[in-house]
Amino acid sequence: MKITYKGDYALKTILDLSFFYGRQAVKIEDISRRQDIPKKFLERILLQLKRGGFVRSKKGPGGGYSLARPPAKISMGEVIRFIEGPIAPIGCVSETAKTYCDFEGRCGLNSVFREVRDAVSRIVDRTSFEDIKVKTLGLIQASPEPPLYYEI
Amino acid sequence: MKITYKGDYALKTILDLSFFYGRQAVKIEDISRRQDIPKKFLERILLQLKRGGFVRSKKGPGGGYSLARPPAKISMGEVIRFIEGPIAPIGCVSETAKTYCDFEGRCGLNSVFREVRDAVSRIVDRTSFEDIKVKTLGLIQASPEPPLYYEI
DNA sequence: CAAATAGTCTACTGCATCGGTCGACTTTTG
DNA sequence: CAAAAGTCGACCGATGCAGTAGACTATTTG
Repeated sequence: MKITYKGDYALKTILDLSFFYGRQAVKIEDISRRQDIPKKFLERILLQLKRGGFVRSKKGPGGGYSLARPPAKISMGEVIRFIEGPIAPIGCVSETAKTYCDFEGRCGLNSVFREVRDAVSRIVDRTSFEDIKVKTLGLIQASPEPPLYYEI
Repeated sequence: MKITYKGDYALKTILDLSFFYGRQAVKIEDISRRQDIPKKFLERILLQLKRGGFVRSKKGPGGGYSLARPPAKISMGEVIRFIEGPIAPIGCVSETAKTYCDFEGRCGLNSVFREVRDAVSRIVDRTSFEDIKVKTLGLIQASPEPPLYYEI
């Protein structure tokens, strides 16, 4: 499970929006600045996240993006699968996109890959953005660096 | 940790050689046939594995490749890192190739990525090719398919 | 209604990696 | 010497990654 820039940006974006859930729409530019994501690239990612049902948008003054669901109802795994594809390290052990394998049933590597997939799924599917938000809040309080979310 | 064809082939190759460790050199062509790997591609992979100290080679009639160490002393993680690079899903949490991150210490995503890296490492670093060989042998005995290693 | 604000959409680009292949060369054995 | 086997450098087409440019549409406010 390699996370590309796009995936990383998508996760940071959902996290950013988590801090504003139920309060206000957030402008692309604000996310771009806070999370250090190229604005044009972020546009495309947000469009994709919108089609995936993760976020909603509103045009015009006072508009912007907001989460379509509460942060507690969005898991990291969901977002990763949506942006990056299957979590399995190799097609033959994927749950969501199984591919054919000639060595099925007589390849000892297979079961190790399955263990890996299960271990990773267990972590990312059980971690919600509410969890990540709480974690981040804790870190910000302990950190000497200026916090990202001072407007909250 | 996505496994590419090259990585998959490399693992299958080391596994194949594990079955012949201490007994005989194996020709590229035999590995290619048994593991269904394009011969020319396999050549390059074996060269790389040789430079990495995983295998030895012998030219001329009766030559071929053999493991440089007993299967019990080669872990899956070692081979994966050598062929595919770091196991961490993202650079900022890599042990072997840490990259700089602006959000260090105030990003809750980070710790989840670290969990993932640890979980994956734990599995692949503790699995040796002796383990995989034993697993495979068990599967072959239970399988109705013709075994790959009939010459053993 | 007009201006400003903010998201939407299509298309393009440069670069790297992946998954190979070709053909010539070297070493070893009998 | 001939056959068997590994070695090596160059090349290739397809795909994906990380963006960028620029025109367009919808909404709000005065």
